[in-house]
Amino acid sequence: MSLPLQIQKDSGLPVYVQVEQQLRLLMHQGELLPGDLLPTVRELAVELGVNSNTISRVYRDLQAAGLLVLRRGVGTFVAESAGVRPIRPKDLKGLVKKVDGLVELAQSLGMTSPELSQLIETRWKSNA
Amino acid sequence: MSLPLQIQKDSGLPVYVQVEQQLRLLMHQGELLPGDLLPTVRELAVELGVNSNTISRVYRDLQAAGLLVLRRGVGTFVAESAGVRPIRPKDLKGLVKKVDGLVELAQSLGMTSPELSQLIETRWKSNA
Amino acid sequence: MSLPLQIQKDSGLPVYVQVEQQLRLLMHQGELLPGDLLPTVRELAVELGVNSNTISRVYRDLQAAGLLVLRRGVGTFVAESAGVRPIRPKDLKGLVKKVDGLVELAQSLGMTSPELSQLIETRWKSNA
Amino acid sequence: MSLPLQIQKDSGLPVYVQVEQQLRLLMHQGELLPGDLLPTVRELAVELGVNSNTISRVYRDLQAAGLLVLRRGVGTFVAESAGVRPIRPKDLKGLVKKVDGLVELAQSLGMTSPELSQLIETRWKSNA
DNA sequence: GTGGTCTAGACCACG
DNA sequence: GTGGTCTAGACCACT
Repeated sequence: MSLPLQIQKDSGLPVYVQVEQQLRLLMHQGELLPGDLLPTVRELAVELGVNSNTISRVYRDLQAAGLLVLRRGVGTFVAESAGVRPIRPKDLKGLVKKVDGLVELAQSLGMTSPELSQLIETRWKSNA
Repeated sequence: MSLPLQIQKDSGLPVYVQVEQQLRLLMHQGELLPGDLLPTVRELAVELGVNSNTISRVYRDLQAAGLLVLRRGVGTFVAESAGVRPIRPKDLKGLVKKVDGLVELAQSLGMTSPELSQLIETRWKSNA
Repeated sequence: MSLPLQIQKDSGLPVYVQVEQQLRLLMHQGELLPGDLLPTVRELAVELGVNSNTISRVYRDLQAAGLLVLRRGVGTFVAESAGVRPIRPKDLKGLVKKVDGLVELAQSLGMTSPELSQLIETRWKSNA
Repeated sequence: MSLPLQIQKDSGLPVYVQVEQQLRLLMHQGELLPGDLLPTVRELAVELGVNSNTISRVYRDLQAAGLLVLRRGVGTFVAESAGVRPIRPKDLKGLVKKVDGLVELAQSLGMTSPELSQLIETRWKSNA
């Protein structure tokens, strides 16, 4: 199985954090549903060009968080009881559209991607 | 002088990267203008609860990038020739408004802030 | 691996600058070639009797300059695309010979080494 | 009085060290002779765009080394007993010629000035 | 009192 | 075991 994951090896953010976040996001988006089978540690490691230990840590962390279930000899699955509220496809579509608009605007203003993330981080806090 | 900087010590992102990004953003936003005097290394270190070496590194990196000028015995200034294209106040306002809207939507959908950043990162790449 | 590096702790020139210059020179001389593995941070630190942070800074600076590639968990390498024009062995030989002649002459005239460097610095500028 | 001094504020070498070396060199070259009057601290400081304290330190150091004599209210002079063996004009001429040749060669090989100094430093030691 | 260098040593991400 | 970050603190160059 193949997952739409992207990592940036030089962003400063640890690889395992990036992968964890993206998996959480995929569950949230409903692209990973309870019971779904994930790629093996080795498969994913090869696909991302990353050491297996790194992916092991991701799966271990997410199991500890109750989001994944590791069945030895079988595979890794999204937990049935994963406490992730899935976003409805329609909402997701609206969200992505909004994101795309924002990204376009930011790019036209000459911002860099970490700068935009930084701005979001800041506004997130003040809206919380 | 005091700057609106926030750091998260446990976000995985190195502190010095966070501060660098935020300073770049402030320059971009026109809140730090060429010639402006920044807080002293020690002041900012105390304010952020961080070691002064860490701030030293930030200032040094940004000097190497041509954004700051460090004058020993005097202080640290925004470079006159800082190659940062300032965002016009009007554009900035629009940007922030859009960000706030997005943040609100994401929060209402139960997303976390790193998840949203992750989504933006992904869409940024596909739009580039 | 061992590199022919010498530092003077009391020359006024920061140690990290001395090491950086010497590494650049070695690359220039073709004694360090693209792909070559450098000593580990700790090895070189011990060899030079210097703190490992100091060597870390050297490697980091040279990576920022595009001359080295640092791979965490693996080691430090001369960048494949290091923009150093290597001096041909023949030219290098001639250069060293000329240097030796000059050094001998300067010594016979009772000059000190920093004085000679100073003179060179001065003439360099007027020839530029 | 004006002296042919050049300093590089960003070379890493402390300004006072650079000035001291150049003054020693000038004495060595016979351009500063025993009894000669030097510029006042302030004059030299202004000329070099440097703080007066820096020049004060230079004069103080060189007095301690027996090379200068400071007469309060009168001025600063090259010591009569300065233990500097002057280089004969003819030798000096040959030296400078050699230096110029070397500088030209190094420049044609794409070297930087600190690299050449570094090379000289290295060869100096092995010839010593 | 400003920035700059350096140390000794702890802890982390990664292979 | 590799490089990376960060700390606490000493000492230095310079205004």
